[in-house]
Amino acid sequence: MRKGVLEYCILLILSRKEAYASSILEELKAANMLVVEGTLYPLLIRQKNQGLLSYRWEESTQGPPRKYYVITAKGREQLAEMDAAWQELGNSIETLKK
Amino acid sequence: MRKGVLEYCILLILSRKEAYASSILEELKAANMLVVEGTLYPLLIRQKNQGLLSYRWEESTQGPPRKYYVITAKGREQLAEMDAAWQELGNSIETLKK
DNA sequence: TTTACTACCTTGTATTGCAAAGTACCAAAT
DNA sequence: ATTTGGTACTTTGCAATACAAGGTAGTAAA
Repeated sequence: MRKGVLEYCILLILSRKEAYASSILEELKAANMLVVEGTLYPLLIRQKNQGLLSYRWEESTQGPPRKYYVITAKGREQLAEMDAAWQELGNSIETLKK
Repeated sequence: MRKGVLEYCILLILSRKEAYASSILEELKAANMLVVEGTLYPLLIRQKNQGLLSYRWEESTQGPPRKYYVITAKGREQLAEMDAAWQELGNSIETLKK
């Protein structure tokens, strides 16, 4: 039914600009979503394995290198589907409220 | 984060009127949510064990007796919390879209 | 008495989310 | 030089959720 709101959020974030895990965590936090590392990292790996994301390493001026994730064409397709699914879920809830 | 949209839907449905599992499935279907028995029955039992629901048996004119579920005061409290959580989730998604 | 329909329940499996602990790079302070 | 602190990525083990599939049982019509 609800195939992962978090997946949806990750694709949303990466559809605007590439990002690395820690920065994604900050964005989620800023949007008031509490997610922790142990949730996010496996999820990113799953989405990469599904071909929705790719990544590249980039040196950081401060600390270890960062793994920047980038959304793929397939990822954008999935995002479009999830947009629709999210919309429908909202409609369903509205229906039940009446 | 998203502590069960389905739980939320069940409470929504039962907040309007009591119902038995099969009728709940029909309501969900009418609202375009695909849920199956194997999902719903354990969920109702869980919610009952949490004190969110109670039930009573009622004879049916056609077929076996039905287990009518009724939302409890505690269930209504939880529903109010979930209403708020649902609202917030929507806000979070909106934030991420900007 | 078999078939059909309705309704409830259980088992096993895959997925998801999290807590917790671990690895490793870098730079500043000791 | 070595320790400390900060950043970042990863893994392991556990609990909860959703589903497919199969099972139990009451009622009534063929």
